[in-house]
Amino acid sequence: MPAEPTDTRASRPASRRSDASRRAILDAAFALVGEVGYAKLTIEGIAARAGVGKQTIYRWWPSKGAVLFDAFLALSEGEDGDTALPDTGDLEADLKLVLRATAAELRDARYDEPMRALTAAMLEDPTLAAEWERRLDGPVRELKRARLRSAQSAGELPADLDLDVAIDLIWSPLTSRWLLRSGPLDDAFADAVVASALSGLRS
Amino acid sequence: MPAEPTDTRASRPASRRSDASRRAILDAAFALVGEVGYAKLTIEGIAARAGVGKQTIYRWWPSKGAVLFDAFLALSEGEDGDTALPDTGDLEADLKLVLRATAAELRDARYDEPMRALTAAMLEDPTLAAEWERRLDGPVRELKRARLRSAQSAGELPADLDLDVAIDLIWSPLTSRWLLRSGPLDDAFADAVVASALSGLRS
Amino acid sequence: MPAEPTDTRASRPASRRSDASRRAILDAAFALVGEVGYAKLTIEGIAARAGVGKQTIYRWWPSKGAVLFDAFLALSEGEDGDTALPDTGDLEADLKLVLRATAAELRDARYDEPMRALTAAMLEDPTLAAEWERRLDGPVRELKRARLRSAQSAGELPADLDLDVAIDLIWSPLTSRWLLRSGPLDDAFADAVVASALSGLRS
Amino acid sequence: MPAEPTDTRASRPASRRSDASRRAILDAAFALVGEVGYAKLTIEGIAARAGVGKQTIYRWWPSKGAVLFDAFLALSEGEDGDTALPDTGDLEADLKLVLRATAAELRDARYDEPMRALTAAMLEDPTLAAEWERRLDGPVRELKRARLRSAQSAGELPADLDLDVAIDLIWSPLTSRWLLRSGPLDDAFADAVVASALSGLRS
DNA sequence: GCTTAATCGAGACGGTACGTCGTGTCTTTTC
DNA sequence: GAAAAGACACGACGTACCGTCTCGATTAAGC
Repeated sequence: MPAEPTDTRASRPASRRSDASRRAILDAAFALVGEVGYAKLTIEGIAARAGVGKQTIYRWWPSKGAVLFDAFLALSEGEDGDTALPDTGDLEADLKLVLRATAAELRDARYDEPMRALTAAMLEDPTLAAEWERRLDGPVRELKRARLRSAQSAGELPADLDLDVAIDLIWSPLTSRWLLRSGPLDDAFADAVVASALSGLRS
Repeated sequence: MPAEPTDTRASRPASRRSDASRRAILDAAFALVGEVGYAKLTIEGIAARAGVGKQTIYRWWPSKGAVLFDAFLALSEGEDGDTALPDTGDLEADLKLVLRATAAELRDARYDEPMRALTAAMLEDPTLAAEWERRLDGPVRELKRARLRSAQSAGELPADLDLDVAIDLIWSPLTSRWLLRSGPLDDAFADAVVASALSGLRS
Repeated sequence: MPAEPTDTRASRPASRRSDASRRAILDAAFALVGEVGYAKLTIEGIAARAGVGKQTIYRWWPSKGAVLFDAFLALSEGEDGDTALPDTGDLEADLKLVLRATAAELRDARYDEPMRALTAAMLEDPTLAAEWERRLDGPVRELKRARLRSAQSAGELPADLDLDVAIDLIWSPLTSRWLLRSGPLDDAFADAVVASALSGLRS
Repeated sequence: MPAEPTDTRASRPASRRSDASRRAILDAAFALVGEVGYAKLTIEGIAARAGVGKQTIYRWWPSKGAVLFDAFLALSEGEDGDTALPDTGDLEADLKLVLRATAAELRDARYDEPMRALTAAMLEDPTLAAEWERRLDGPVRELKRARLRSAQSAGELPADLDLDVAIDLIWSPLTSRWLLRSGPLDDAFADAVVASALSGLRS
C-alpha cells in the first residue's frame, strides 16, 4: 500500500514519485478490472494500459489487490463530501434513504464489477481487508454509529443497544444479496430491511 | 460441473469415467485449498496431489472453481442428514441454536479457508454462484423458510412477513462478519443478532 | 514392422487381422505425410483419418515411422514390374535413362514429401534403415550391380571395379542434391553425373 | 536464427540479450542431442539443462532445429582456421587427405549423432536447409571450388568442367553412406571414391 | 545551473502455470 | 478375439505473467 494518502495536500518532501504515472496506473487498474474482472487483471496489463514500466508498479505497490485498493481510495477522495449521514430526526426515513442510495450504487455497472473485484481481493488477502477496515469501512462505520447514537439521544433507539450488531443487522442484508446475487437490490428491499430491522420480525 | 449428481444410486451406464480419479481430485482440491488458499490453488497442483493427469481434470471441469465446488458437494453429500431445522416451538431458541452452530463451523479452521475460497470463486464466476444457489444454498434456504412458516402457523411471526427478507436479516450478519473478518463470531453475537432481528432494534 | 509382407499372396492362416483397416491406415499415413510433413504426422491423426482405433495401429506397428515404411512397401508392391534395369548394350545411355527417371520421380510432388519423410524416419531410427536396406534398397542395389556386371562382361567396365563404390559414385549425387535441395534435379544434371562418373573428371 | 552472426567483433549496442544464456542453451542443445537423439530432444529439456527459462529460447529461436543449427555454428566459429583446402599440386592426394579427414569426423561419436540430428532438422525444415547452405555449406563449397579451379589452372582438370557436378561426384558418396549407414566409412572407401571420380569408372 | 542520484519506460531473465495435444496403455462395447 | 471408441497418466508444447534485474533517458534536488 502507498505510504501516506491523506497528507497529499501538504509537503511531500522526499519523494520524486511521478504523480502522472500514479494516476495513470490507478485509472488503468480501475478501467481494466471493469472490463476483464479481478481474476484476469494483471500487473502487466495495467502497466501496458497505463503506458508505464512494470517496475513502477512493483516499486509502489505490493500486489494487484493493493493497486485496486488505491484506485478505490483515489475515487472516494474525489467525492468525500459526505461527512455525515442524513439526520432529519426520523431514523427510519433517513436509513431508507441511505440504503436506497447504496443499493443504487451497487446496481451501477461502473461500480459493481470493480467493487466485487476489491471484495475478492480482500477475501484472499487479510492485510487488504484490514486496510479497508482502517481507511474506508471504519470511517463510514463511525458515521453510521454517529447517526444511531443520535437516534439513541432522541429516544428512537434504546440506550443500551449494541451499535455494532445494529449496524450489521441493517446493512449486511444488502451486501449479502449483492455479493452472491441472491436477489434483487431494489428500493422495496431496502425499505423492507430497514422496517424489519427497526421494528423486528415479530409484528 | 459434472452432469448428474443425485442419481448416483442408479445405473450410470454411458460414462467410462473413473470414480477413483474423481474422488482423488476432489479430495486433493479440498486439502490444497486449505493449505495454500484459493489464489495459489492450481489445476496442476491438484493433479499432482491426486496422482492424476491434468487432462482428466480439464475433461470434466471447466475451472478450478468448479472443482472446488464439487469438492464441497461431495462433502455435504456425505452428511446430508439435516433434513430440517430444529423446531421446538420456541423460534428464538431454535434460531440461536442454529446460528451458534453455524458460527462454530465458520470458526473451524478446516472449513474457514475452503469456504472463503469457494466464496471467492463464486464472486468471480456467476455460473458457479448460480449452481451454488441451485444445489446448496437453495435447499438450505427452503429449510429456513419452512421453519419460519412453522413459526407463522404458531403465531410467532406475522402471516404477511416476507420470508426472504427475514432470512437475510437473520443470517446475513453472520456471513458478513465472517467474510470480511469485521468482528468476532461468538455465541454472544449469534444470540444478539437473533434477538434483535426478532424483536427489532427499537424494541 | 508387420510380420510378413511378401507372402500376402499365399495363405494368411492364423490372423483375423482386418485388411480393410490395414489399407486405410497405410493410405491415411501416406496422404497425411504429404500434407503435414513427417514431424507433424501423428498416430492419432492417422487413426482418425483412417476411421480406425489407435489401438489397431499400436497392435500392428511399433512406430509412426514403421507405418510410413509399410505405406511405401504397399506402394512399390503395386508396381514392382521393374525386375531389371534397361540393358541395351550402351551403359552410358542406359544409366542416363535411369537417372533421368529417378530425378523425375524425385521432382514429383506426390513422392517428394513422403520420401523425404521416410528418409527422416530412417535417420532417427536405425532399425527402419536396416529394414529399408533389406527390403527395398538392397534388391534395387542388386539390380544396379547386375547391370554393371553386365557392362563388365561386355568390356565396358574394368573387371576389378568395386561395384559398391561405382554405384555410390553414380547414384549418390542425385539423392544428395535432392535431400538438401542444393541444386536443380534436371536431365542435364543426370546426364552430367553419368558422363563424369564413367569417364572421370580428368579429361 | 539470431540476427547478426559475423559482426560479433563490433558494438552490439541495441540488444540486452544475455550471452551467458545463449551459450548455455547452445551447449545444452548440443550435449542433449548427442545423448537422446533429435526426436527426443525437447525445448523443455534444453531449457532445464541450460538452467534457463523456456521463454528465453522461444524469444530467440523459432524451433529446436534452429537452436541445434546455431549450436553447430557456434562450434565451427570456434575453430574456423581452415581458410583453404590443402594444395600441394597433387589434386588426387589432396582430395584423399580431405575425404579421409571428413570420414574420420563422421565416424567420431561426438559429431555423428548431432550432425545426423541437424540433417534430420534440415530435412523437415527448408528454411534451415537454406540457412545451412548460406552460412556453412556455401562457404565450404567455395573452398572446394577454389581447389578445383586451381587444379584447372594447373592442367589437372579440364577447363570446361562443371565444378558443381564435380564436387557432388567427389563428396556425395561419403555423405550418402554416412546418412543411411549403407557401408563402412574408412580410408579405403575415401581413396576409392577419389580415384574413381577423377579417373572415371571406365578405367 | 550543474550535477547527481532516484525514478522512469522498456524489456530480458528464471520461473510457474496455463490449457492443449499426442503418447502408449487400458477397458468397455460392438461386431 | 479383433476392432472402434475413448478414458487415463504422462510429458511436452507454446503462451502469459510473475517478480527481479539491468539498461539508458529523463528529471527534479541540493550543492
